[in-house]
Amino acid sequence: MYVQQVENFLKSKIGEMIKSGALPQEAGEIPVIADKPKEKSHGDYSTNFALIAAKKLKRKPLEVASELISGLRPLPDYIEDARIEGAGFVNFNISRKGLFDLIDRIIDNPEDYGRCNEGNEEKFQVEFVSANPVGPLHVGHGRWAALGDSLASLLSAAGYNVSREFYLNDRGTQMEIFARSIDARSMQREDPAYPFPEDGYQGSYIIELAEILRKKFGNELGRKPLEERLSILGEAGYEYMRDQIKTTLENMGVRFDVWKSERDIYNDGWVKKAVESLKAAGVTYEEEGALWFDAERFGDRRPSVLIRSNGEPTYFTVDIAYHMEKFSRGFDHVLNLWGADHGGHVKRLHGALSALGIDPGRLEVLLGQMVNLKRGGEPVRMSKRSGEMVTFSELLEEVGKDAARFLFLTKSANSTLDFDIEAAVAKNLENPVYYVQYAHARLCSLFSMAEKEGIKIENFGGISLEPLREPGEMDLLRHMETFPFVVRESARGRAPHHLTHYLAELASYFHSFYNHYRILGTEESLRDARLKLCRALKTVISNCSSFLGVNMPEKM
RNA sequence: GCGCCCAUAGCUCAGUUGGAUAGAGCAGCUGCCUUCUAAGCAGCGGGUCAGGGGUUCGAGUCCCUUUGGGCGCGCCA
Repeated sequence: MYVQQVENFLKSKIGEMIKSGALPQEAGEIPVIADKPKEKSHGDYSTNFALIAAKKLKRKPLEVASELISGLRPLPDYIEDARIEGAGFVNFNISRKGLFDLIDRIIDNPEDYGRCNEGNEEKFQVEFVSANPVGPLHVGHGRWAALGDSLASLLSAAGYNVSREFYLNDRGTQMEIFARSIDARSMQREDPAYPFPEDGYQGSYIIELAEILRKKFGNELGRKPLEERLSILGEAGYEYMRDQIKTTLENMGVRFDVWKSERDIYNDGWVKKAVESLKAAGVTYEEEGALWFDAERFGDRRPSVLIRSNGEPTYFTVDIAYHMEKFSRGFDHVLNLWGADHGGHVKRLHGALSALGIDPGRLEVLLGQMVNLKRGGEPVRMSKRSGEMVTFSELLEEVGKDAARFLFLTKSANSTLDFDIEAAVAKNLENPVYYVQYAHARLCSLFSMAEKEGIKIENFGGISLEPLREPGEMDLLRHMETFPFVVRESARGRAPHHLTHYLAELASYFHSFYNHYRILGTEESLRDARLKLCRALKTVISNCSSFLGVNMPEKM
């Protein structure tokens, strides 16, 4: 909570020192950062300003540091002391008063704790999952769902105005293959020799879907001409898959603000507009009857086809059109979460955007690496060819939403993730979810026990925290203080996995505190102070887990 | 062959974007329940940060390179 204050304090004091001549003009170019040292003895916050300044000004770091310290005084009341340590770091501790004020602020405005307005209400779109509606979600989609949703919550907590979007590829080649696959399975019911398309979708879900649709439309459908069958089955199959995807995501606790249809991009003329604009920008050429985008001019390794020789635009072209349309909606910033298998498309899309005069820096693409499913350490075989794989919906059912979300978010997005189903359902410490949830359940039970004993605190504001003197209490408090820092850094780094690690640490400080000190049954002022601390802690756990989309049970 | 990602304790992973003595959990060993949830706590051991070079006050983090693994390199999406 004090990150921003400490940083602003340093900036303004250093500014004054430059104005008064205590520091030379060049010092103004040095970034002023309040860091969180990993080593506890180095204080709650630290700045390396003197080290960087010394280099730039060709002076001794310790001298600059001591001048900095005298320039900083008098210190605000939330800072305990400022001292020089190591090669020239200036370290600070937050004072008791600072920490106690923090608790009061958490209790007064619980839902605000952790939030900041770094985003300045800028319009920010997060597009994620966007799975093709021609089959069930796979486990990787589950990971993007957890990541995207949590990232969106995090960015919203950091002060961005966030919109969650799912893009539906509801036209084009794969929809046709999808329709032909269902039709073939349907026809095979009466004629087992009916040919299945070579590039058709092999999964058994197609057979089930054919069965469902056959019931819906009756056997006479099979006697209609192929074109009509394809149109009916394709459309109904699409709606069925789309709804199933929606349901699975809802079971995961993920809701989208916008489901954008590719058909609309097409019908609203964006594809035409994209092609014409690229042509006008002079970045296209024709060859062998196709229209190409000269992606090499934008650092990509090869050109890309925009319009095939059969007159149809490629997926790439529609994607360009979609992104033109996105920016036309006024988003300042767009973040796409793509699977690593799409990594090769980033450069050319950025290239196309800059050709269209849209700053490619406004489109950020986060590549999520793949998920390896395991069961008891053994890899779960997943064959894409046969289409027989564990779907995300099945996984969700087996391990539950909270464990799935938490575990998907324990690792950084650009590492492949091993997801062990056995460990995920284990009710032991191999499973960090339970460790954290247990802390929350203990807190809840503590308050209900207090109530049973007739201790009911209506007004936490009136309770003094002065009786808190134990190191375990201070450690817990200090860790609660770092939460807004973690939120800010996770939002900046697009790295929600910091939150799961933070929660586990916070739970650890609590379990330790809980084992060391009694709360109920101690002298009244101490008891109430500890209850107040616990109340604030519960808020921090709730806020953090809500950014992860993980529920905290009251009882376990 | 080229591009992106990864390699940290026996295992699964962090490491706050270049900071201070590299951290957790699991697994192993030892203690702690007549009192608020033992799904917990306290303690012990465990490392050439894949190898090599470089940049600088300072590198697990940045650059080059080698090795090993994942993903991608269609007028498919």
